[in-house]
Amino acid sequence: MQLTRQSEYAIRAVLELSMLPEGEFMQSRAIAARQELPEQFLNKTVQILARVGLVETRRGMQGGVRLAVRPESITIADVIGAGEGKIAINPCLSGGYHCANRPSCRVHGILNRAQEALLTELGKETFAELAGEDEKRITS
Amino acid sequence: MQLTRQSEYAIRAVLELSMLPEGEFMQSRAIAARQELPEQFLNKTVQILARVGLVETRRGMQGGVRLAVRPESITIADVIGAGEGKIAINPCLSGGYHCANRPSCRVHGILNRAQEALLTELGKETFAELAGEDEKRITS
DNA sequence: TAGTAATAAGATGTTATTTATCCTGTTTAT
DNA sequence: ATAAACAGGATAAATAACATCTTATTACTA
Repeated sequence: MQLTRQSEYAIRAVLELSMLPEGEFMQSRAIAARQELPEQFLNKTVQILARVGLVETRRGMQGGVRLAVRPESITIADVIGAGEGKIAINPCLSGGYHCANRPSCRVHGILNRAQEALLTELGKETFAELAGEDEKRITS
Repeated sequence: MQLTRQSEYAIRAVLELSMLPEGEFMQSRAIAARQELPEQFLNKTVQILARVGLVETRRGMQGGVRLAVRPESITIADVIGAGEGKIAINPCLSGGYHCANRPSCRVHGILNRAQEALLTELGKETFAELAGEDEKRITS
């Protein structure tokens, strides 16, 4: 019933990137240093974030990582979802699950509602807010 | 970000026990059969539930397991807490965690609120309700 | 009181996941 | 060219999850 370290690293990386001026790159080494994360492992995490399109990377000198999406439209739920796939707090909330309490398992119902509540909270604040950037930008 | 199987087994066992007439024992073998759970592993789960005082066990013939607490006062949150200890969806919500974003980490705050929301939902319905026992009993 | 039925508890084993690290490759600015 | 930076595969250690086996202990029953 815990997030993986990787999810937390991803959250912290996105938080760090959200504090950058728009469009600017930050090296993953710098992220690792600022957030005190294992560098190589963070690289893997960044790759995952890149694959789902939350960040962009640039190789070579002057390379690094930056958000591919405005921080105003990223939530913690998004970042966790990127790493762990669709969140399901119990197997019975995923597909193809066989339950002895069919057809109407009330446990299933309450777990489902609990999960919804969790996801709702995790989706409430954007990284723009989390990063403390209150100044408005012109939205395209 | 998932409950352990054991937590689910515990929930299902308590659910089964909640459907019994008050005070009656049910053998863990029978619980395992009804809920399609691995019997020996369920025994371990029952022991845990017994240690935290949610169920009582009786050995020997005519032995078995029964609730030690009225189903009206047990929630899924209680059962999960029995098996996994105090729920913390991220290490930073437990004690002794070092965070690079001190002193005021907003991620911490939102995770905390999400966890609260989760626990609130998990604590909303009692096993009396989950078991579908709507008839009122005289509460002592 | 012998026998059987049931849980308790410790030991052990297996598998999967998590959490990394290492090495080589590829890209890119200078 | 060269050095800097990410990409990605291989590997491995640590941990947790999941499960079973065996022996003990308890308690009813005949």
